[in-house]
Amino acid sequence: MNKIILHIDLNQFFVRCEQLKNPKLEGKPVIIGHSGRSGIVSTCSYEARKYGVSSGMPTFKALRCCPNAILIDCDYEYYKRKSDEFFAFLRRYTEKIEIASIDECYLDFTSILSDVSDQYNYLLNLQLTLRKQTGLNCSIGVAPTKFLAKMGSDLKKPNGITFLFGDDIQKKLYPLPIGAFFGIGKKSAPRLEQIGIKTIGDLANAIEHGDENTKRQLGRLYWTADDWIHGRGNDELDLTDWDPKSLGHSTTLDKDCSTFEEISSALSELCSMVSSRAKRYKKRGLTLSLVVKDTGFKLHNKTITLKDPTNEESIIYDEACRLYKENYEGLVIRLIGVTLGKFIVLKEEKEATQMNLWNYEQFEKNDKTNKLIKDLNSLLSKPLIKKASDLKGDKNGNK
DNA sequence: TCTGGGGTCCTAGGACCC
DNA sequence: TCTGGGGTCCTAGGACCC
Repeated sequence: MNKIILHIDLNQFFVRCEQLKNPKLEGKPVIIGHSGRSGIVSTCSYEARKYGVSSGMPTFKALRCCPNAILIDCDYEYYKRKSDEFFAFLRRYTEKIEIASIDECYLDFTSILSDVSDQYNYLLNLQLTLRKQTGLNCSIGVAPTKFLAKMGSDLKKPNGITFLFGDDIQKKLYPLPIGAFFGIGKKSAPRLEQIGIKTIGDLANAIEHGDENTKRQLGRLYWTADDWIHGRGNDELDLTDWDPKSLGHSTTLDKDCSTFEEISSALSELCSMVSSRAKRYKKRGLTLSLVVKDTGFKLHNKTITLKDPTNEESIIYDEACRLYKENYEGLVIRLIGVTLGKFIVLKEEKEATQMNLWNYEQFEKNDKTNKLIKDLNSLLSKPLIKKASDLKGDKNGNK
């Protein structure tokens, strides 16, 4: 029997969060972005999109397109809290939920919807209740697989509900441009268009009737897309907590740099962030990568395999310095990044439970405060306060 | 005023072993 | 005494997504 998989996507999530903080923003062109030397648009309201503003666009350019737009800096802490509310709301329906990102997830609604006669109305009610209780709007895709559910939620925004079963696929998916296919981006789309595949229907046709040459040109798509299009893709949700395969940080430098002296403090900061996050996740990496972006925006990456898996800041920093000096000293770069990968889970750490991201934020603050307290106590040679959590209640407000 | 930062997955080529 | 070939691991680079 086919499963009933939902993909739920929050509409203009960051913008919506800002509107909830400040209702006067509703109906106005709003841009959520990074300020600074290399600010880009993270997301924007539909009103701003009308002026040609889009995600990824440099902020200054976006403001040129839409001078009246209201520019707001990202407030991730608040967005994370609203995101937690969203997932908590959905967990009241089912625990079969795979979180895909801060504002989207997959749910297995097979047992919930199988016996429901008016599924559309049921989901409409879910949307309205979500809106009433959290203020958030969402689009829902309903299909037998994750791929189709994801495609479905994208079809009608905002507040859409789209079913993709049987004939729906041909009717609703085939006319879409090939770039709308999840996984085909701005590099692959033009390549496919060049060989006559302009729509998803063209792709389905090419897979079914294409000759050897087409087959070769499609590569991996030939073997995977057929199943995806015809509802035979993956319908198994990953219910486990996120288990990172790599952890890294990167930053665009204040100015272009070409010497170790210029980048050393940024590098040190990045290594410290990578180390503390790896420790929080109880991960020790066996590989360390140093990535730089040159002034032509080309990325270069050097990876080394360490002698022993580590998450120690001093080792990460030493190795990162070595990688920099041996490979990039003299090259003019605008961005530098450090990533720890190939995690080895140590036996004694296997059982450790993971905190959710919101707790990490608290942990990080406490971490800094604990250090201050430690320094203070050592100055006073007599402990006054033991740890940060003693200063105030936990996140539930309990003392 | 010229383009973020966090990830995952895939591919291709080289090294190395048998 | 003229370059096989399968398997695996490592690294670099790229595509894609949010």
